[in-house]
Amino acid sequence: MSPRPVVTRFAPSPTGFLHIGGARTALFNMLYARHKGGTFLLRVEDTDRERSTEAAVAAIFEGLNWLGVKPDAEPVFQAARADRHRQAVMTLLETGHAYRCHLTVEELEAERERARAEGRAIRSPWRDRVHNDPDAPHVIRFKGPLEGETVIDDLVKGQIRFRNIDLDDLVLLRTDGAPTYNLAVVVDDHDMGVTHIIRGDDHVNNAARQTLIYQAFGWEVPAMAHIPLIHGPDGAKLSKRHGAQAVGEFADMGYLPEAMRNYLTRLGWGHGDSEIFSDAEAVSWFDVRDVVKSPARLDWAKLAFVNAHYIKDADNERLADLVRGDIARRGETLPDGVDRHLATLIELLKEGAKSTLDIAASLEFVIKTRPLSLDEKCKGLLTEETRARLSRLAEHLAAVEFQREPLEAAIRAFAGQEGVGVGKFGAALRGVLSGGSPAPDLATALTALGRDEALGRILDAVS
RNA sequence: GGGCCCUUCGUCUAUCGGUUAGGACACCAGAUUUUCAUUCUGGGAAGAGGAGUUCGACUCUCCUAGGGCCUACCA
Repeated sequence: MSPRPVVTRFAPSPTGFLHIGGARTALFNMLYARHKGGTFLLRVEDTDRERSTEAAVAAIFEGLNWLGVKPDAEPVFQAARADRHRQAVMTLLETGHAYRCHLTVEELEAERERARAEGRAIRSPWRDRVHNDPDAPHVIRFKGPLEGETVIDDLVKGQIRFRNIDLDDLVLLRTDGAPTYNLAVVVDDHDMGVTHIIRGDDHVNNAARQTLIYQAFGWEVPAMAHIPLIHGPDGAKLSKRHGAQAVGEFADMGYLPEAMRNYLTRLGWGHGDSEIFSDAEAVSWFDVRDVVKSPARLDWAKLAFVNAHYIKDADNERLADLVRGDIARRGETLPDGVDRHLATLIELLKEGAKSTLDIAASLEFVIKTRPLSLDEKCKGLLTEETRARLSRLAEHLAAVEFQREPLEAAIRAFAGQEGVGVGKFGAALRGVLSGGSPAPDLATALTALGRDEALGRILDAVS
């Protein structure tokens, strides 16, 4: 085994947002590097100038940053290294590991169809031919071996074998002289000293061809680990209709980054019975070798459960800021009175919340202004008898400290005093306090409202 | 068409030839509770199918079925 310090990298192509599967790949790369005391790098694969956009680069950086996946060095932009790539191809040409292919688009298409019909890999007739005009338009293709086989010792899949005859002569340099992905990855990974390539399952086939390129250069082939993709709840490829694909969408849905990290790490990887674990634990336990071979499905219910756990632990001021953001995104603002002691309210309301959006929703009954309009169900609860009882309750409560415990006790004491169970007026109390919106238990609701507002709401309804 | 990969409860997973196949989420039931929620207790739930290797297979091999990825001058 190589004694070199571990270097991993995440290499997204900036053609869109940061996909949740990509985010997990990035996370695994970082965890593995940290676990081994190595280095985690980021490289933007923007060799496709047509499809790469600056907006996508920004979205990816933002997504990674939000998730807390931070590279140990400045990101490398692949397109900036095109000269180096071209130079590398020239050496391949000189050593006979590449050739100039003058096939036209039409000829290539015909050749491709023929190959497919015969059930074999496509090969260019220019493999062993030289054009009399070397300046005629052409691409440069890799000249792979026609015999033998290439074996990948994949860290998660195990040994994978390919017959070289099945591997086609991929394009290294396009007609316009631009390097292609398969060439650029190899050169860059080598130049960056990458020791472990951890990437999506969809690259296994490339692994064989890239191995051949490494060998043509005479370079050491890095260890590889191909991790399965994340599918939607129904097992199909994750798409729009499953709710979300981009990490930014998860952020907007009120998920906490630490919850996301925990959930994503646990998806396709496990450490015994551990379900909830810290970043430090993840780093000390994680090894790509323990990643599961089969694709995993995104389970919203479990994500919600994990998120609820982290919300319970989260700092209230921080949650308050997130909730403000959620509300602002809806184009709404919090009343000053509520905003001022938001963190205190959140401590009262975050129990059971599965996302910060839930917290925002639970704020609804607090935000309402007097006099509340009660829904039909609440109105129905207000009989003559109950009104009278509630107004006696208001008096009773006037002298009580507005904190959960004393209020809880006071309500019970009042019930005893009235000679009835709390059930006799509890629902009605809730009704006049919330108007029908979801609200927490009575003592908590009362505390959240504060003495003046709470008493005011009761009096409004009974007078 | 060709190449490669995958297959344990509904879902995420444990098991590294010998287990009553374990845990978590979800679900169901009961308890608590002023509703919902929370909390607590209990419950149902799995080795795709078929051969083989072996004293013994979820675990190893092969076949079948199902699913996925690749098959670009995209990455």
